[in-house]
Amino acid sequence: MSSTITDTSTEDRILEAARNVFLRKGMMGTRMQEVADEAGINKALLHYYFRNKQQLFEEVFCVCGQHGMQGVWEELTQERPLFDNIRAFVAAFHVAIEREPLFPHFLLNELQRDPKHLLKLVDLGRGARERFFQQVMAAQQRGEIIPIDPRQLMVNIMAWCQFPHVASPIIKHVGGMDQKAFKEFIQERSTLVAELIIRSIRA
Amino acid sequence: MSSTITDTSTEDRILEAARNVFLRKGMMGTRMQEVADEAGINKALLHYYFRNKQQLFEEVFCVCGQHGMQGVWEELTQERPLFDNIRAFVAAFHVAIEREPLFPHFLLNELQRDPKHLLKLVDLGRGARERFFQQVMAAQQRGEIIPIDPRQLMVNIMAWCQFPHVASPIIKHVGGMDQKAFKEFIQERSTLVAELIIRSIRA
DNA sequence: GTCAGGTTTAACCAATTGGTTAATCTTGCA
DNA sequence: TGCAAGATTAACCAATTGGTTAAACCTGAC
Repeated sequence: MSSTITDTSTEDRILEAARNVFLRKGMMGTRMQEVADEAGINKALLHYYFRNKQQLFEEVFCVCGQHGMQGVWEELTQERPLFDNIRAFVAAFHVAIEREPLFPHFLLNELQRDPKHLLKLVDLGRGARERFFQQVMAAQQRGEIIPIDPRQLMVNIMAWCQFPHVASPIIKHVGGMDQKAFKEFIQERSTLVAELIIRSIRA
Repeated sequence: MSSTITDTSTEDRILEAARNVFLRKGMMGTRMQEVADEAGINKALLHYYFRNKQQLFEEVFCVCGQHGMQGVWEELTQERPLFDNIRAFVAAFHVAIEREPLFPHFLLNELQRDPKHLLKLVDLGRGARERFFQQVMAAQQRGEIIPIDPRQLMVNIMAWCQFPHVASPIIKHVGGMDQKAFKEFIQERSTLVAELIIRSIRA
C-alpha cells in the first residue's frame, strides 16, 4: 500500500533528497544516482516512485509548492502605508531566503534554461504585485513618492533582495568574507535595503 | 603553418563559436559537437586546435580577456565628483551589457558552479573598486552622503545593473513584455538607476 | 610531379547516465 | 504456514558525449 509508514518515509526521503540536489546542481546538473544516494536507496527504486527525471523535478517544484514564498507576497498588500509594506516585504523576503538560500539562484537559472515549467511559480505572486502597483500609483498621485514605473520599483526591490545571493561567490571573494562574515553582510541588508529603497523614491 | 589565412580563420571561427555556445548554455550545458557545428567544422578538428573542453573554455574566457568589461571599471575612478562617477559607471555598464546581454547570467552561473577558474576575471576591477571605496568614505566624512558600508553600495549598484538581465524571463513574463518592450524597459533603467542610487545615499 | 607538413575527416572508443527488467525480499493476511 | 502484492535490488540496455586514431586531403617548396 502507499500509506505504510515505510512507504511515505521512502517517498518523502526521495522528495527531500531530490529537492536538495536539484537546488544545488540544477535540473541539468543533477544525476539520478546522486539523488538515489542522498536518499539512501537504489537508483531503480527512484524510477519506481517517479517515472523519470522530469516528473521528479515537477513533483518537487511544481506540485509540492514553492516552499514558503507565497506568504512573503502577501506582506506587500496589507492595509498599511506603502513604506511599511515595503519594509515588511523586504524583511519577510530576507527570512524566506535565509531558509532557502539556494532558491534564488536555482530559480533564475532554471527559468533561463526552460521558462515554461517554472513560470507558474512566479505567477503565484501576480495578485499581490498588481495590488502593490496600484498602491504605488496612488502614492505617486498623492505626491508621496517620485514618478516611477511601478515595475521598475518592483525590479529594484527584487534585485536588492536576490542579487547578493545569486552573486555570493563574487561578493565573498572581493569582500574577503568567509561564510560568517557574508551572513552578517546579508543580515545588515535586511533593514538597509528597505530604508534605501524608500529614500530612493520618497518625494 | 599557424599564420596562414585559413588557419587563423578556422581557429577564430572556433573561438567565436565556443564563446557563443558557452554564453548560451554554460560550460556544463555545451556540447563539443554543437561548438563544432556552429564553427562549421568536424568535432575532431576542435580537439586538434584545443586539446579538451576545459582548455577551450579557459582559452575563451580567461586568455582572451573579458570582452570590454575593464573599461567600465575605470569609469568609477575618474577625477570627478562621486555622483558623476556613479552616473558614468552605470551608463558604461549598461552599454557593456547591451553588447553582451548573456554575460551576467553566464558569469554568475559559472562562478557558482566552479569559482576558482573565473574569479580572476572579477579581480580585474579590484583596483578601481578600492579607489571607489575611498571616494565613498571621503564623501561620507564630508557629510555628502549617509553613512553606509561602501561594499553595500557597490552591491546595490551591481544588483540594479545586472539583475534585470539575470531575471529577464521573469520580468518579461510578469510585465507582459516582448523583446522590444524589454529593451525599452532596460533602456529606461540606464539613467534611472544612477539617479535612484544617488537619491538613496544623498545626505 | 612529388614529397613533407600541417589540416580535415570518418570511424571508433570508453565513460557516463537515464531508464528498464527480472529476480529477490518484505509484509500483511487468509 | 503460505501466498499475493508491494518494495527493493543487481544487472543490464541504449543513447549521449568527450576524446582518440588513422587515414585522406590540401598546399607550398623543391
